[in-house]
Amino acid sequence: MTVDGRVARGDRTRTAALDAAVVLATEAGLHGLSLAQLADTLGVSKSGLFAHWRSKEALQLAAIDRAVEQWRERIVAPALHAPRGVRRLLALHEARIDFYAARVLPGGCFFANTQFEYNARPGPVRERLADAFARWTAFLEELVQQAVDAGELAADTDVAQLAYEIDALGMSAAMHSRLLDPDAAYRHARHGLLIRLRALCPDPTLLPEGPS
Amino acid sequence: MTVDGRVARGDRTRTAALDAAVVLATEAGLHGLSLAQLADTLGVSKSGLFAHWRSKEALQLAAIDRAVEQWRERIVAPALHAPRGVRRLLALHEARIDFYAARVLPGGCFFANTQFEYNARPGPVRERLADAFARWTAFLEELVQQAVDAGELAADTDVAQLAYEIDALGMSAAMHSRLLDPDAAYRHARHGLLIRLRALCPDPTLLPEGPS
DNA sequence: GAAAGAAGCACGACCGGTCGTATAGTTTTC
DNA sequence: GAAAACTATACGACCGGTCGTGCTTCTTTC
Repeated sequence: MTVDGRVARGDRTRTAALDAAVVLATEAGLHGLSLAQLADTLGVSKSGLFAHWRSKEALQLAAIDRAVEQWRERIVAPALHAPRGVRRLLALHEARIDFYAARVLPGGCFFANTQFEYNARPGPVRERLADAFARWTAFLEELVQQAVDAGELAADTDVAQLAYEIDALGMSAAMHSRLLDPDAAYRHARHGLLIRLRALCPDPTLLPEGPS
Repeated sequence: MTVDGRVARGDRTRTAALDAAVVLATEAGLHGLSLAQLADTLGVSKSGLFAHWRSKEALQLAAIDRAVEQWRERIVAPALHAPRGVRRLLALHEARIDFYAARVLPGGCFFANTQFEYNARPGPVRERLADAFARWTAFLEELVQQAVDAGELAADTDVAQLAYEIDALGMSAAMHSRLLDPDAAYRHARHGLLIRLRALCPDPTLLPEGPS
């Protein structure tokens, strides 16, 4: 493991570039991402970026993968400490909207922003975004199914339906994070899921009390 | 009608330009909107646009206003034919997600796309978008309040909460309209509201039956 | 073990193209 | 003929991308 070796230096540049690209793309979009601005942010030359990725599109795809990693680290992983079932579901939802309310990324949500941006832009980038979103949806459904299997949600729960609603509540919070009142959005997004879970969960002690 | 043919000609160009701008901005975003592409679409010269709007930003603001008008004409107005209360609420929601499912605009939803695009772009354009969204939210709350006042929803209904959830369900459908399965999104968005209304509405005959 | 070559990395200069914008002149319409 | 509507042209800035070059590190060879 060479610390200052030739390869290690390149790796450092690559990861730093992708981290910065995620931040910039969250603000300006993946299509609107400027390689010149990215290079300036990193303090490197623009042409040097092409030594690591053969085109802007290749960098965009790598940035999406990096954003998925960050999502797993910052949102999914902490929520997995909660016990399997509705509590884990709620923990994941809260971790997500908390991420927006805390304004970790200056531009809101990387995925929401870019997915809307590429709604009418067919191509490899949109496909990669769609893949990431499909995996996220599948993960949500898996968590819902676990809650059903554990008997914490009604057996006839519409898994896909509930997963859709959870994602919708969170995505809306991402939009409010800068355009309108983010605190109200956080409350509504959180309360919205609590209402749904209370109607489906036979054991009320599993969920926090109160309207908030 | 046309007192001066010159002015009428200019008006025609203006409205045609704004209509085209809404379509193009829905696909490429308001920031990503290209005046050259807009001029080509209209069959006019790019510089001629500056005779009607002093800058791109002025045109962007005008396009937002035009999009609001279209929203009123295409979605709000038809829904107002439904009787006041939960049926009007449901009609508005269905008109909206139907608009996405029918893919009237090639890029999905003008407002959802541009609002996410301007999440991290402060300035007059974002303020205008925020104003439009605030008015839309207020209108949704007004319709919910009407349903409560008519006794069609429980008296202790959280109006702002329900309005938030309705918008979230619709916005999520807008994203799915091109990225993933739009039909499933339509069903989930519609069913999501039905579930919530059934829990709040003491008179089940006001709502359609069945799971779909 | 040292010299020599290969490979990874980063740089500055530059290309063609597109962006929003300004100016001057032309066509259309009364 | 006057005024509104429109076009042609040009501009400076920025875009993604290429090329040639030099520096550092790893690998091969003697």
